[in-house]
Amino acid sequence: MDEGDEHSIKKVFGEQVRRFRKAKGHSQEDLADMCGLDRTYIGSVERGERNVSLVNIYKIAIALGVSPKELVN
Amino acid sequence: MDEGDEHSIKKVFGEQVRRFRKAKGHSQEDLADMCGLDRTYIGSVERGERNVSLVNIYKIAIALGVSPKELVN
DNA sequence: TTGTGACTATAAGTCCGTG
DNA sequence: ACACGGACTTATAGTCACA
Repeated sequence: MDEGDEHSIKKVFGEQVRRFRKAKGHSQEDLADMCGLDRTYIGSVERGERNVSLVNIYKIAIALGVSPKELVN
Repeated sequence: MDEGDEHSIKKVFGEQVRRFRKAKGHSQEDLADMCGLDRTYIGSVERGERNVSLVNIYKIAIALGVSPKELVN
């Protein structure tokens, strides 16, 4: 588990979030509001810049109407 | 998503880690070494005290030989 | 509507120890 | 082998103005 692995874990997670969000037809701001998180935070998650914590994984999953499993792969 | 929900998310995750760890016959210290994490940290994760981040979810899952999906439920 | 840099506050995570 | 604590360093959470 090196730096590159960590990068791709975050990237894949972000891509999943973006994919599900777009499938639902929401903007980042819509999703952020549903999660109770900041718009710019959601943006940075989708870009793979954040090492999102367990609780926020659930918040995002719930807002997207999916299981947390589907986000972590 | 209130305080109690967050508590139970962490608790359930910790229980899963403990369950898989014991199934493999490892001590907390064994697992910690395999993950590259601290012994006391693994203990507090299993007790449901930690809001574990995405990368550490993967580190723990890999060390346990399971999919991250199986830990987050 | 989203990307980005900068930022502060809080929690993650480490290392020492005890029972 | 594990729970738990104190003190500590580093990363993440969370927010903002601006492009």
